Amino acid sequence: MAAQTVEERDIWLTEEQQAAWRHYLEGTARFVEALGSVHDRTLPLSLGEYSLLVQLSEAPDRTMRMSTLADGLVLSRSRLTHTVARMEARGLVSRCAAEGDRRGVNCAMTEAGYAALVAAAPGHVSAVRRILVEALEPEEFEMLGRVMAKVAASSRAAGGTEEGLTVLCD
Amino acid sequence: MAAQTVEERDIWLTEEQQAAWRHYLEGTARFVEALGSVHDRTLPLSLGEYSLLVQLSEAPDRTMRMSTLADGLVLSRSRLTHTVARMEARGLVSRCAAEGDRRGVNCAMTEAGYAALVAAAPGHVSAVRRILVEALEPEEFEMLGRVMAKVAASSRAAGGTEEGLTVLCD
DNA sequence: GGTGGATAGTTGAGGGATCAACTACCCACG
DNA sequence: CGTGGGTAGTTGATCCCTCAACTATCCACC
Repeated sequence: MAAQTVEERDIWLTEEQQAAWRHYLEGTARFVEALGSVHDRTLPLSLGEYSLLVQLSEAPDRTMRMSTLADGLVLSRSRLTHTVARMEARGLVSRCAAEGDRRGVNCAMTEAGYAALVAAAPGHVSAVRRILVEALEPEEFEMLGRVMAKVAASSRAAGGTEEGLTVLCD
Repeated sequence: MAAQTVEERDIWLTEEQQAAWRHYLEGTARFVEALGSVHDRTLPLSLGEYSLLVQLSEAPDRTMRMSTLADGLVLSRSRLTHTVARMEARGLVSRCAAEGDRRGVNCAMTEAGYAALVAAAPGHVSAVRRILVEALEPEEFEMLGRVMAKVAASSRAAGGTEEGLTVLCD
């Protein structure tokens, strides 16, 4: 508990860091669990479908390229294809060829999709409010946003530099 | 963008809250994505298996009741049963009847499980360090821990009170 | 103008997650 | 006792995700 060698200080986390890390893990896990369960039990859209439609709703013509959507939602292309296929079967979105790039596909929100989004929004937002926003002091929540933006940036960088790091080991 | 009615102020989030919320979502998504990818590409254990073994490693006799494990990892009982079955087949853990409660099952880490944990730990910790800890100022990281502990508590409460809330609507 | 390497998106097979049903057991209360 | 409601854990059908392979297109360069 007390003394650590130099190596250990560099490799492991301190007690305080460990504790913070555990709280982070538990917090994120329990939060998505709670929010997802609100969606599954009371709303017409899963959390994933809801997020997808939110993105679309903010795009011009409520339409986006598949790959832009995948990046924004942090989904693999393959997963997005499957998800959109299911949502298309339910009439929530529709796909059509993109103009200007014949490889591209546009995903557009349908009227039914918009209606589902409108139906789900109040329940979704009120759950986010109840479970996340109101559990924290305003400054805490604001800080959480700023800190997680840094984490997002750092994670993005980590994804891109992986091979670069192994190169450094040569 | 400017004026909101009283109702809207109560139902929706402000611009600043929205931004913080989006950053939170993106940050958590990109982080698990980045950390999971380190496990999948370079370590002998997936992130989920690793977390399970970490929990076991800290318990007396490296043994825990299935339900305790499920609660600690925020997994459904069913999911834990399936996961442990797969890990048992790989020789990482073993199950045996719990004494004192004949319904209970104990899950214990094997030597091979411990070895796998030891092998995975340095890569895991260094990824957490690189992507999360060192991306933030020490105070920021410490604050993140404290804030997420509150979120965990609030989410736990939300999970338990769901039916209670509908009762309030009668 | 055609070749090579990147990018956009899809597909299907296999593995993992979810949900509802089920067995087995505990325990409080009559 | 014994009955009833709760808890512990498992099962299997179904659905969803992942991964690797594939087609089709774009574009830079010679």
